[in-house]
Amino acid sequence: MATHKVSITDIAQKTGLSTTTVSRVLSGKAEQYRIGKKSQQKVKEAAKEMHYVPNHFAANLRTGKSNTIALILPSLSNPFFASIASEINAEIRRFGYITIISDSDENPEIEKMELEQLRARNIEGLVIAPCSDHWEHIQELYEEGLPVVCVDRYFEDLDIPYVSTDNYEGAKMATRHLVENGHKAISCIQGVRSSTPNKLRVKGFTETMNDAGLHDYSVVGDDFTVQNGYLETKLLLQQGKRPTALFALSNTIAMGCMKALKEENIRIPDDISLITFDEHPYLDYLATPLSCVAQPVSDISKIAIKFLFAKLDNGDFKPSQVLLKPKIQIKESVGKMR
Amino acid sequence: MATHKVSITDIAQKTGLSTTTVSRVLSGKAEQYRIGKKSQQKVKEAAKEMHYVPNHFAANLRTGKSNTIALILPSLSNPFFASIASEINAEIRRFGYITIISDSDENPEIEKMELEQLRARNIEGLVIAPCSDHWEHIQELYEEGLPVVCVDRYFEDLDIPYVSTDNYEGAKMATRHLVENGHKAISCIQGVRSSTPNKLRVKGFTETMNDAGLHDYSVVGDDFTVQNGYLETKLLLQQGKRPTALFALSNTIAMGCMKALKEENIRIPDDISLITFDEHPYLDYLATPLSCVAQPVSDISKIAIKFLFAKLDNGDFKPSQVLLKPKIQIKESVGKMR
DNA sequence: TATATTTGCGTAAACGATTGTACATTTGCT
DNA sequence: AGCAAATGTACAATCGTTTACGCAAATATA
Repeated sequence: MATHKVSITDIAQKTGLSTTTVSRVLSGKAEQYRIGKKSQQKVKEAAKEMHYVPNHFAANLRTGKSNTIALILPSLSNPFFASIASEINAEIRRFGYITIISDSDENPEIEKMELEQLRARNIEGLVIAPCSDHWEHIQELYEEGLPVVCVDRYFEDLDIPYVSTDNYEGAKMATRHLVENGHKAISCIQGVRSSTPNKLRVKGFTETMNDAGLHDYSVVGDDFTVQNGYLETKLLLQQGKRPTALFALSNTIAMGCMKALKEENIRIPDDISLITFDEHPYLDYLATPLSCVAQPVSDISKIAIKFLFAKLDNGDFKPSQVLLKPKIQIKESVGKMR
Repeated sequence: MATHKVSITDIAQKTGLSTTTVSRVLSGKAEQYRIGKKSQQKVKEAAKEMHYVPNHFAANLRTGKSNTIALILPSLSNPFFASIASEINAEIRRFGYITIISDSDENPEIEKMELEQLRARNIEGLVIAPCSDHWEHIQELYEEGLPVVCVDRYFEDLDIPYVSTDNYEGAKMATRHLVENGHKAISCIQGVRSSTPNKLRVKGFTETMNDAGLHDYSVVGDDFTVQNGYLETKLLLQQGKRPTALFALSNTIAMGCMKALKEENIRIPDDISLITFDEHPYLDYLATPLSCVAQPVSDISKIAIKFLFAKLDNGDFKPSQVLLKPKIQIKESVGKMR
């Protein structure tokens, strides 16, 4: 920088006041410390005139407050997480805080390293969708007193607060919908197996099938990616006895399914039915608009941030663990079997 | 935090060395200052044992280095910018820097405020897609010596380096494609009028039309949103003489077009043709796969970050202003007129 | 007028790391 | 042995804020 950065010392000199007074005026504590109107005026004018910009580092060093929240997601290129990021980023900003967004790339090692880096930045809170069932490094921070909220993915057996969808119920809704339409042979293509949402979705699926007396089902796959959806669908299609319906556990997986189906010239829902988790605007414009289990992304984000700041305001506040009801959106991708 | 944060002072005490030595070991300058092997060992062990986490604020206050880059985009909920954010975030992290992502919501006032906030955080660089033609606040930072790179949107008449698509050429490609397919009455639905990409796209469109001797065209709209696409299409459809093709200047606009067309039961490409700017995986799975002008998002991001860090490494480095060639992807949304 | 209270502001010590300078000790060389 | 060079480490100032404490002047009260 060519220009010397102006500090409160400069302002103090220019106004003939002390840095204390300047600091108090500029941080809005003028009334509290009974700084005279004239002095306030002088300080504010000088600050504007000299184009003063506070140095957060100095302030934060002194106060220990960073005004920073960390957000760690497994994959920003997944539209579901992208919209979570967008919502949470906006929500946090309303509190005057900023967000540091990290992408763990579904890799617990990266997640751990990111966390370590973030710790050095004195983050005041953490919103995370843990990418695996490794919880130790997160639990550690939580126990140190850092406000932590899990979104989407979480740990069932830990104390850490979370906000997510009722995945079990969502999966049941979707499966019931398929069953009610006469489907008896259904394949469920799952994502990361160790993640709680995935487990619960699979549980909802299998239980509903079993309860309906249907046992001709399968659960395949292991990743929330387009590729996984594509490969597993390809494999399913090569089987002797094809399923009549697919249940994709994420919209990325569903996209992979569609790609495979298209390649094989299999029509939805005429030849096979498809239902997916996650909503997205584009689902409506697809060749066959996809029925889906819509997660309340906006609500999840808002509640998570509300929890976070409630805890920040009052250390004793104990955010809870909440599951929001999903909505099933019935479109045209599920056909009736006779 | 319940646990006292350990500082290098604590390590110094524990090891019986000075903070100087500890600092030098921990910041990898041990060799440079000839710290003995044994001391290095002791410090490193103590650090691990005491679970030392460096305080970036303190370091940054002293050095002035924040290891932080700011990224300001007009709208994170636009898939195009979401993918830019994802790419850039990842790219920056490779350099050991972190990214602060801001959403200006297409509002120059917000953009200005964000910038002011970021300045207080001592950002070392700025990547921005300016949301309007107000350039003063950005130019100011640039002139102060802050490395700045514009992506996607930029200012043609300023020195500030940028990386974007050759929007003019892209628009010509798309328009030519329509013209070659016999379309004579074409409407172009544009986004934010003051933005350079929009201007150049409109220019490419109108010039190509004029060059082809076609004058039955219109340019409507004023926002890169689904709603704008929807409303303008609705209006266009109510006209006496409908266009035979639509050129949407972003994928959000295209989605709005599709919504309106669907409502009116107008088929693509049978009744009307549609081509759009911006690629997205889902475009392939739409009822009619959408032809589009694909922007090299990944290259744009990578080059921008390369520029940024080249400039950071060497203040004299002068990043240039580059336009990358778009690719037209012809799918099924443009029909042939007889 | 003398004392108590309020008003208005300043002194100086932190916060935790980095770093220019300087000094002691050891080693190497003649 | 005597001196230079190499080796290993420490002191103390500094970055820009915040804040506990304290004091003077102005005003109110008796």
